[in-house]
Amino acid sequence: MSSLLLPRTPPPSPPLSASAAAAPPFLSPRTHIPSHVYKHPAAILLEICTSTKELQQFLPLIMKSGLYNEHLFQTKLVDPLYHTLLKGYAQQSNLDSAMKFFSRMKHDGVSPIVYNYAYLMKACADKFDVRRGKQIHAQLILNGFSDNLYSMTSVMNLYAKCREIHEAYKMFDRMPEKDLVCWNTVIAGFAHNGMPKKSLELVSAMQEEGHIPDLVTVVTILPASANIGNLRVGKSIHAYAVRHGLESYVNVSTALLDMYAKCGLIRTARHIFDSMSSKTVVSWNSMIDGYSQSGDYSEALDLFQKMLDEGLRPSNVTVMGALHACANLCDISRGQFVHKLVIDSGLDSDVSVMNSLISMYCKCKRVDLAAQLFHKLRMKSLVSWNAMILGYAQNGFTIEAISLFCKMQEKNMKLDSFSLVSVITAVAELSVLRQAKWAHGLAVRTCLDKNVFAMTALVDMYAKCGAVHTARKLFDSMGDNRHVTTWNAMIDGYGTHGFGEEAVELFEHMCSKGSVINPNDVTFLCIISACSHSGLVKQGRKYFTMMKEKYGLEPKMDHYGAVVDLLGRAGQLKEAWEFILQMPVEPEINVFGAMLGACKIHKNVDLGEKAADKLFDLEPDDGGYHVLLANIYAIASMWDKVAKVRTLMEKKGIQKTPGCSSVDLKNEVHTFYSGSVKHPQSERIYAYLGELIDRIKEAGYVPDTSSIHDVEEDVQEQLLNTHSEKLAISFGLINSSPGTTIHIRKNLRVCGDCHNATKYISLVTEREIIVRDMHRFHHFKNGVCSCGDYW
DNA sequence: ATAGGGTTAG
Repeated sequence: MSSLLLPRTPPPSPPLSASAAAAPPFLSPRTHIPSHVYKHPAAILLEICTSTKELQQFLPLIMKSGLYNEHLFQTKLVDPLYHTLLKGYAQQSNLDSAMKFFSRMKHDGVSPIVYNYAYLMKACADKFDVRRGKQIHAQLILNGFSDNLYSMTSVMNLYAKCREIHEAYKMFDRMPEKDLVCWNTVIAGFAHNGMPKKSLELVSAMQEEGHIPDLVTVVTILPASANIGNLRVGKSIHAYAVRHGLESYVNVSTALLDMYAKCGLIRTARHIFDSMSSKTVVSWNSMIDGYSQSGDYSEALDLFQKMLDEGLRPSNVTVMGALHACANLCDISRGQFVHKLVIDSGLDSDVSVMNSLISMYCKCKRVDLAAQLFHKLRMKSLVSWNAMILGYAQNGFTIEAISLFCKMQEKNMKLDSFSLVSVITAVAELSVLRQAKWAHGLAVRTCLDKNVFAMTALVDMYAKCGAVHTARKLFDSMGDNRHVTTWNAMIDGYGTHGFGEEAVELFEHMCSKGSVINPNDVTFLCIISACSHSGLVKQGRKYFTMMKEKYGLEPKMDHYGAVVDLLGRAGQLKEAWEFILQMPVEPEINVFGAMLGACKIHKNVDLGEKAADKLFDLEPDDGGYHVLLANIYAIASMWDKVAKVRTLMEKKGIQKTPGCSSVDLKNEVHTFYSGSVKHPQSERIYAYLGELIDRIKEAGYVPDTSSIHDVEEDVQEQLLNTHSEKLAISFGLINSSPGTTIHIRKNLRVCGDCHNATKYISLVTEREIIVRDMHRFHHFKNGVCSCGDYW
């Protein structure tokens, strides 16, 4: 090949007017291209280049122009150009062209050099194409490059990128000598394969062998140290970077700010960000995402806005961060703004961005818009399906969620832990034990029953389907593989079933000395509400104090709400009101909602009115709270006030949410609304219910008509007997064999009369009836309810 | 030949 190279001492450049024939023969057309055929500017550029050097200079430009392939493929080149072009293809990760060109090169009699293999290997690694990488590896060995440091490093990198880190390490181990790049490669390999500790160990090992970590090493291990969440390690890397004068590199400072943000030191991260003299998109993205991950979504969006104001072009990662923030703030208008930006900047061709959009619309409760995007999306990925299924599940569209999941399976798509968790969430919401068992079976069949997320979802699901003991069995089977959320799910499960003692026991176990798991803010929410459901007021208050004093967790609005509920349910209404007045933060809807609910249970008109006043200020259009206040008045026989609330509701156009109960039978879920006669078995249901009411009256049941006014007594009773749960129970009893348990799901809170009637029904029919209402479970058996009439 | 940010979950 040296014969075609320019002489070492180049002759004086010919004057520009010199004829083309005088130029060195670095190109010789293989096929004659007729001059009347259109020539691409890049092709012309190729022809007018007068030296290899010049051509190499223009090459990046030529490669970028797009229409170069055919011309280049038809042209016999000098050796160095083959190498440069191959590098160009490989660096664009244009693997197909690179491979094709490589064959051409060999066909033209040019023998491969080690860099050819290295570049091809890099392209394979970038495409995660381990199959072709192995082919190239084999060729490389045949050509005698197997001991070359560069080629070995590139092969190592291929294996590391393709998640075969052990293969990579084997190569690393076999290498006769190791340079800095090769150490960095293996360190990155472990860092990217979920083994951050191992990668940090290797940094020490390389230092022991006399290598000095450089900026690449630092940039590689900073995310690894963030991953193990050990701030001490991160800080020592920071110190190292300062000592070696590396912190002024943009990559290093970006990696530093990212590490601090991921370790929770968001202000330190911001400090680094602000002091950076130059920033890249990645710096902005890290900072925006840092705010998102620390829960400060408003700041994340402010920074995103600032980035736009400075005229910077957001990348796909930027908009995903912004969408994440919009989703968590339920800020659909800003979400739609980002959506528009996505379309304007052409980022809508990125599946990941589209997935974020789908998820954002779902979180903003606009499942319809999400579904529109999903159905229009041509290149759906597994994540797209998962996001949509979960979106349906979390918005109460359980049937849609499950059927989309089935559709996905019909398409023979593989499913992962995310898909499974999404469908389990749907089943938990559906609250049908039969479906629960199906989902559990699915987890086992797909070998995902060792996955913590899936298992935790199953624990939660069984509890929500009324099978709290099954939930506990699963919980126990997990051993040390539990996360905080697993504990939370179990504690909450006990709580909603009214098993306060069990919840407390589990919580104490979690906080005991030997435990490796610490409670988080959600744990405290679960345990306080568990205490609330079981009337354990003193315990609950103790935990509320403990939360801040022992664990340094600042109570959130939900915790305040839970304490008000705890005190209020137990009848300590004055204490509850005092507690609200003494709150260090402005109370929100949930707090007054809990107060109003307690006033209804304990028939306190005065405080109920106060709570309702605040509620109507904060949320004027909620039907539920208006009905609650009306009921408080009704119980106190203040019928004029009841009428006033009703008029107010009519004026505002607020509708009462209709009561709705569902029951699972064979392969169908049957849903009943109050007073509905639409069910095919309607006549039978009402007839049976009539008989049932007579039977329980004989056993001592007295209808509670205290909340109904304006009508004759027998009409009052008739109204009570069209409540949806009575219809659902009646239907369930008719259609199932004696002795089987009936599971009912109700959208609102169980009313006093239905609660009382169900107790008697369980007695006279000798059936166990499990009702899941808006807030908790009621197990009715032998005339008593597990809630101890305390709900 | 090596390097920083990332979509869905309990």
